Amino acid sequence: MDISKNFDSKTLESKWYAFWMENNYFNSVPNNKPPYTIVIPPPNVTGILHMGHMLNNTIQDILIRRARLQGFNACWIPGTDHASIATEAKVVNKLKLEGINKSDLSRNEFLEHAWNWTDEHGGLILEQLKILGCSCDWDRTKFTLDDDMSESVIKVFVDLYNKDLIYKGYRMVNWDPEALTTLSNEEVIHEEVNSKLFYIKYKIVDSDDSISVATTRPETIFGDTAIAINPNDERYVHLKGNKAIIPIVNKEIPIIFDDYVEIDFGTGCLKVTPAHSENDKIIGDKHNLEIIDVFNDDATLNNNGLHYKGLDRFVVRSKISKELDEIGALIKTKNHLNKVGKSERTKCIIEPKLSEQWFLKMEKISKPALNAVMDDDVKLFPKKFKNTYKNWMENVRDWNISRQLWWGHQIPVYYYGDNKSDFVVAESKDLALIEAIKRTKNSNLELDDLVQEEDVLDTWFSSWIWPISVLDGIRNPENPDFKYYYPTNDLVTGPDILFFWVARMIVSGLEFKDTNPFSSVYFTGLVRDKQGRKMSKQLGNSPDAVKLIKDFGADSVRVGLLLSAPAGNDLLFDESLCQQGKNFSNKVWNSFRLISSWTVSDEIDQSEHSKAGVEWFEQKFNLKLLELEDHFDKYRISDALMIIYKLVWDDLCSWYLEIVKPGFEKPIDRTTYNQTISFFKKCMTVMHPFMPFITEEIWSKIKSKEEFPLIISDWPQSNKVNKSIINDFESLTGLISSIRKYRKEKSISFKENLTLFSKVSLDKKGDAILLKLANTEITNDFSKKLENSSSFIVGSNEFHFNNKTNVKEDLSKIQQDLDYNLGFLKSIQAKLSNKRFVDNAPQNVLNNELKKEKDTLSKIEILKNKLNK
RNA sequence: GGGCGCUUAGCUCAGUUGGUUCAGAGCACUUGGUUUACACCCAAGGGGUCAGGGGUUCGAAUCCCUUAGCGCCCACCA
Repeated sequence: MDISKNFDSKTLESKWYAFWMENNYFNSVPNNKPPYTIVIPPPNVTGILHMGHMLNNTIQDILIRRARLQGFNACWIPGTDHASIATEAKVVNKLKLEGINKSDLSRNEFLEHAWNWTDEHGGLILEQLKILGCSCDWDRTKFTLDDDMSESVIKVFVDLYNKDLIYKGYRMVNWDPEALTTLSNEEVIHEEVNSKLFYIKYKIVDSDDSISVATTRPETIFGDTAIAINPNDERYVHLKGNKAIIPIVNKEIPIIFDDYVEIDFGTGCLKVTPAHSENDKIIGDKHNLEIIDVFNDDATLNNNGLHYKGLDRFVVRSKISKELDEIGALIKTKNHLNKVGKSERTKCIIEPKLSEQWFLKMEKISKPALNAVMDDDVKLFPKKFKNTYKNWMENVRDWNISRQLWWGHQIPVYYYGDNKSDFVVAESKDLALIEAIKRTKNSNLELDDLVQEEDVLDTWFSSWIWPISVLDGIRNPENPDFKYYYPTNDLVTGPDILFFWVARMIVSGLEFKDTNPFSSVYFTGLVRDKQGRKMSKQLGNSPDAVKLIKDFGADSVRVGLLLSAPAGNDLLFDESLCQQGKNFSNKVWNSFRLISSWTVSDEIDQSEHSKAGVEWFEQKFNLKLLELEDHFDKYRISDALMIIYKLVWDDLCSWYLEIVKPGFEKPIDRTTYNQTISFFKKCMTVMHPFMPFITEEIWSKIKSKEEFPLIISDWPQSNKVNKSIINDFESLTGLISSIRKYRKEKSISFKENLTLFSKVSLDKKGDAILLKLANTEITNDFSKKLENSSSFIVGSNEFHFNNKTNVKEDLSKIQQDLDYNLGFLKSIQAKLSNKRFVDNAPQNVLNNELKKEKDTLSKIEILKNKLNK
């Protein structure tokens, strides 16, 4: 058989993916097998594959493929997210480049552009997942803006509204002046920045006196409606009842007293701007202060900003500080470290803004979700996230779910009058009309009289029901798919969306279906570069995922990613890891080349060494399979891979194949051949989830005609392990390594046959393996041993070789060894003579110490003899 | 400001209830190798006071206290 020297990933990967697709192996329909279900964390519909996606989808694919092999009805549901704010921003930018302003378009016109954009760029990421080998059930692909998905979202909104969990509130919210929408708290990232603290002088009315306030935001003085001072601050008691004058604005504002103000901060005086700070709003409400908004939606100053009208807030900040200085109102500036909130998506600095928004009450509905995780009904891996989760859930605040965007699910609130409080909530406009007529008792109302709320819902308001809605469980709770696949099993995602998504999914699962949506959540780490930096476009340190696959092959990239991703830690990605993956593929491929080059003979019997090899590898595989399962149970996917890596490379290739492989152009016996094929099949099977392509290819070459393709084969059974076979073999490999070391030290070629003198003898199989792998015969007939033989110790036994060259043993080394062992013996004996140790230590520990003592004694004996010679 | 976590070989990390196999793995490194599967390889080897200090215990990488450094999450100090 002529097999290429390397695995041709380019050709074979696409060949096998096509084969799997044609045969519908990824497709799942309910049957009598137990289900195993994963829903994909839906990537942005217009996004492209990055390292983070590759990592978590590789892990999902591993779990799914393993479950499929284990006989579960495995179903991996793929899909994409409309990513409201991100996608809308992209479309707005694109239009801008074409000279079109969003504000010049009607809602429908804009949505048409957005859909075109989505159709053009959407779904690319799913195609990239195919290249990676992901075995998703593509027939079930969902998009959060599909009609059925949207209906589910609307239904959920109406349901929650009817349960009195959704309300409209005039609140201080996070405003993104670039995207022109509100954001939830979770979408705001606080960053520490160096800023300035401006000390501004406010004159006291009818007095020469003045007070100064410290602020980081001088541009908001137009919105000042009071100066607040701590009532216990003795410096300012005398100002009670006075008024202060805002510089530039020249407006009188009251001086008020409130505990909130920190005496020690700044000057102890706080300018109160209720429209632009949540705390100030609270103080303002308490003291009945006026609320003056000074900003437009894009954070330029409005009419209240006087001559600064129309200028950006940061431009105003620097200009106004100059003006204040010129009029003598700026006392000083000081550097100040403070935190500012930035939009997660646009990176724009958030402006606190008072506005009317829709909120979901979280307190009540999040309680069961907190318990679910605390009671381990939903298990988080790694465990440390349990604390983080608890912390968040116990302090959860109401969720701002409305966004001033067009791309998304329009809120199903219909206004029927001029008054903003005259609205109905309904699943459709028709239903809304019926309800509105009922409410107003005005049968003349028509559809055109109803005006739907302009805002759309937060993207996460659709993804929080994702596990339910992809199975149509909201609209159709009785549908067979939902009943069969839900709840799902595992969720694989990044820790960055623990609150955005994971927590809320648990909440929604319990609220709408009274079950947890999944039983385990595996958090992957963040992918970083070699220096530990986050991957980002700006740094240019994010490798092109598709190119990596092209260069190394999908199997190798999958392996490379996992090699660097120990359970839940951030992973420092380096292309050299893909190279390591490729080296492994190459190793696997060549081991296959070896066995396929063999000619099989029925004429010859199985040799002793082959018998021993087969006997041993069988047990070794059993042992490693158990360890593998254990790692899987704990979601230690990288460790699971490492088990296989070493099993194949070290045990299978370096030991087993070296033992059984016949001499050049000699045939192999039928029994060993069959055993070897069976070992290969088992190894390919456990390897398949990690490296689906190369294993399917090899499998196809070694399977019998009637066997199924690997992807739908059976996971090997775990058997009881015969430990003594493994232990015996390991002492043999120890001996072989020592002999190889001896050869190297004495520069004796492998080709030269050696005789080993020893009081211990091996069995027939051991003799055979020693001969095959070390070209050494062992004998207890010491009559031929020469005086100047050299020796080494393995365990507590001494082995001798006749020196070919007249080399003297290094006495100082032996002395060193002896000293070390004498010291060791001393510490053991100290332990053994300690009564409290003997009384308290468990029997096995004690026995072990006794054995160590015995072994060390005999070793010392040998070493002493050597020295005396 | 509150909470959580980390510190073990050059690098990235394992180390489950303290005690067989506890000081480990992979990579990197050193040395040797034209052994017909593989140099994308084979063989052998070196390397760590388990961050520092104190304590509990017969026994500590593991439990407790403490110091230092690093990281993450949450939070409205202008």
